[in-house]
Amino acid sequence: MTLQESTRAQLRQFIEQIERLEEEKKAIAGDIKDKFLEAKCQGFDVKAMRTIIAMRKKDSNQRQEEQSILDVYLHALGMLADTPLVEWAQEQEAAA
Amino acid sequence: MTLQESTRAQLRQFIEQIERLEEEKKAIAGDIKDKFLEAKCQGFDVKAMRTIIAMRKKDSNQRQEEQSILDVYLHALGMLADTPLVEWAQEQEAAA
Amino acid sequence: MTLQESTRAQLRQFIEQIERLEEEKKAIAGDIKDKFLEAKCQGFDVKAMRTIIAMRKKDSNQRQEEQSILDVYLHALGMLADTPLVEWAQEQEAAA
Amino acid sequence: MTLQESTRAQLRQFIEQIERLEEEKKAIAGDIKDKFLEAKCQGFDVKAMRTIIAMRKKDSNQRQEEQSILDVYLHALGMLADTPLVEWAQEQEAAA
DNA sequence: TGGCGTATCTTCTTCC
DNA sequence: GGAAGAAGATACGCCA
Repeated sequence: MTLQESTRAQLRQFIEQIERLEEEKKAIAGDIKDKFLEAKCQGFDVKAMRTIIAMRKKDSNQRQEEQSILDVYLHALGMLADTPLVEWAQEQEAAA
Repeated sequence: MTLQESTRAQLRQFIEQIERLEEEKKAIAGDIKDKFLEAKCQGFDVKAMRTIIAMRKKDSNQRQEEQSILDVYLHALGMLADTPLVEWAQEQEAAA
Repeated sequence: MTLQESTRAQLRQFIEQIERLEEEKKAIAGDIKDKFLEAKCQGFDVKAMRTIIAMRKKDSNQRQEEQSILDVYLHALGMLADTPLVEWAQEQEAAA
Repeated sequence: MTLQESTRAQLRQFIEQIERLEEEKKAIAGDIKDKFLEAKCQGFDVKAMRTIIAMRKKDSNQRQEEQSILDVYLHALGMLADTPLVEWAQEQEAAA
């Protein structure tokens, strides 16, 4: 099995584009590292900073997540309007 | 490079034990799948069930997690008692 | 009413059974982890062990097929030239 | 007071800069994903592409070393008998 | 109902 | 060694 020349070129191009993007990503990861180092050198606690960032990320994710959960319930309620799962879901919502 | 016969036997034994455990794990995964299927066949919404289970898991994990976060803050406050991070952390806690 | 109550009980039972199975699964995963650790402590290379297990698991025909695709791509990129991998790749292709 | 305020601002700035960099990183990760998808849609095998990229990235010396360890284990388990993999493994060992 | 795309869950790796 | 991210496997839902 052999690839057409044009296909080979295309493959090579994909590979190289992806490798470039990965380099960019790596460079940014380096920038982040540098930022933490810089902060550390000015007396900030890196571990605490990471915790703060994680919490802020979680807060913003949580809104989406809660919405998703709600969607699931709404869906379940819609699909099962005449089944007993409704009861239980409503209980859960009430408890939450 | 060659391994001693006894070492080869030992390696083989480890591999086989692990493979057995993985089979057991897979069997249990199958049981779980069957349970979901059974529930589905009785009219329950599988996705909603998964969400509920995830929430219950999270609830129990969250207690530990919250404790961990608190520990980090306490640690950070202790380590940084004379730095301004304290202020901000306290702000964050107040907001939460 | 009675139907609803019994169905709620049923749902609860499903959930609890599944949670129990997941705990078992998790316990076995822990056993596997312990086995690897034990092997590691006796000087075995865990990564190589994982590779062996994966290879044993994988269907050999599929492995060859994946290798064949890879060979074509490597060839297209000129990565096979002048390396010993060439020999083996050609053997594989011939066998396929 | 003024010092504390300025330091708080500094901390906030660090956090926001880092969060911004993390968003950029995430965006690039998305671009990479898109590239793979694009390649896939044009008929390329994504898994093989990943393998090629990993191979190009990996230091070739290290690759040989890992292969040597693996060969020893495979040999110990008798998995090399009567297969063409034997040839290549022996070549590798000789070269190492 | 059976492939196909999506999504979730798990596993593996990397970094700190 | 533990957490974060990437990769792979698996399962669900849709559409034909």
